[in-house]
Amino acid sequence: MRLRLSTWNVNSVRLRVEQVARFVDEQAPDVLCMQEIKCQEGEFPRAAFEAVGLPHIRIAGQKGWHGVAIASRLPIEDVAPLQVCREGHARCVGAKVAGVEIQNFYIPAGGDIPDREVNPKFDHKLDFFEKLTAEMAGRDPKAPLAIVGDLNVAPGEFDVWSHKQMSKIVSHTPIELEAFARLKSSLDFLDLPRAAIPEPEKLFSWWSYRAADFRKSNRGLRLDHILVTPGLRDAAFRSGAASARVHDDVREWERPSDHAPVSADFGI
Amino acid sequence: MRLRLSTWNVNSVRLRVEQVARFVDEQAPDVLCMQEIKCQEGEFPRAAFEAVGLPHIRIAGQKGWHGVAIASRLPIEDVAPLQVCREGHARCVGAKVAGVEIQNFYIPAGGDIPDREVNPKFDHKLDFFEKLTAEMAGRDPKAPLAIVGDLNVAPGEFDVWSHKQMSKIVSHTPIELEAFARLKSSLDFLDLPRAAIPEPEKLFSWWSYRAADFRKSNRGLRLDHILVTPGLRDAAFRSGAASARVHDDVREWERPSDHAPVSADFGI
DNA sequence: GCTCGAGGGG
DNA sequence: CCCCTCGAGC
Repeated sequence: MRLRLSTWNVNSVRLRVEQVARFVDEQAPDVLCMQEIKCQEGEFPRAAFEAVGLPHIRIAGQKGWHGVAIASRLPIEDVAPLQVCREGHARCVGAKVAGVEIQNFYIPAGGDIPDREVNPKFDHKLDFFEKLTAEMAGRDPKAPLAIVGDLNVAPGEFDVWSHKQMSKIVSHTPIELEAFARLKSSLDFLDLPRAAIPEPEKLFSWWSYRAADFRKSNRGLRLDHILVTPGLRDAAFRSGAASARVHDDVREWERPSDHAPVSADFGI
Repeated sequence: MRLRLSTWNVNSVRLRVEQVARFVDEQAPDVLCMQEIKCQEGEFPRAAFEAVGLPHIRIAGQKGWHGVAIASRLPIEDVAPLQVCREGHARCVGAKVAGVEIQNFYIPAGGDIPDREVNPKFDHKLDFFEKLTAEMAGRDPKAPLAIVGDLNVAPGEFDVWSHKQMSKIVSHTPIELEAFARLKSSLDFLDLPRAAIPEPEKLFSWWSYRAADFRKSNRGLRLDHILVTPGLRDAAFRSGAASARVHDDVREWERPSDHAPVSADFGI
């Protein structure tokens, strides 16, 4: 059986219900992880997800900002909540589906100045990576676990439109790349979209709203990720190669999120 | 030839372009006077009006608030601008079409407390009526002139859902009714919608957004008016009776203004 | 309720 | 450029 896992920073789930329904109709994810739902749990449009066949839902919401959710075709088992957000924001929600633990994150963007000492948002971002890395380091790599979401780091030189220009910009500074790499090493995580679309091909999942024509300028970043433990390697490579992609056409829809969904398939 | 003159407080012309286009398609006004366009002159969606056959436009706009405009199928001649708004708001625009002078107003709502001494908005509203009445008093009643717009007064007891309850509420207090009556007397103006739909029939042009179902509660007010001088009486009664109406169905459209358009026909 | 402005965040 | 929070105004 195929399990399709998708992650999407929807930038307000209430404003994007139609686009989410269309994406689920067209791509049939079995589990959809969302970030920046920007609502409280009670404001989440549950009926729209039930209507589209994803009735099992876990939500970590707050008023107006951040917020993450997981909607699933299959029943969800609870998992122990992680304590990785120093500021108490709704940036993390977990679920276990078909024996696979899924941890869904919206990691802080980190502000403009890439200096922990002067920019508390940047400090919070690195602290989030450190807490998460420490949490993962105590786990069994053979347990099937996926870390997904908007991690707000473009980890490789082909994950940004210009490695040189972006190296000074928050999301692609050396210190963030190291933080991402340490997280990845903690459990020997596998980067599934990159396994499916290897470097040096450029791969982006986010394009700024500010560009008039995002296709033309194509100044994108790969901020949205699906990382899996060695315990999921066989399931991810069931058909010989990894099956994962960025749904960049979604970025062209009416009133889009600035992020495109990212998906990976597992044989379970 | 029939000249149809319509007035509509659109509550943001940029947000309401589709509804305006639909109204013009369905009702074919020759002159459409709008209030609360809520934009500057350069932000006015001219192309939409050209597309729908009203290419001749006069605009008095300001940033974000108030703002009035006249769009016409026939060419417009300029008229001398009136100085009736003490605060310098964009609340008045004039035009001459087919020999008829049209003065289009968005008179101040007047705040909550019906007392000039303590409420400067109420004072401004009465001052606006006084200045306008004085201006009209110096004119020739036989010159064809129409005063239209959101005058923010429901002038008669059948122009409100409850005369008793509304008599303490700004828009229907005795002092406002007197101000309206003095304006009407200044040139012996004729109230065309009332001539077409006589008292005691209730006639409203505005229903609050706050009512869940405006038809059911029907707590409306007649705030939008078409007043004409004796010089236009024959044209307005060309077919024997006055032809004027409130397009209350428009209040039921998707994302409506809280005001319905009001129209009157002239034989010219 | 609905639409603005201003301010924060991305 | 887009989306949130507030608060004002009607």
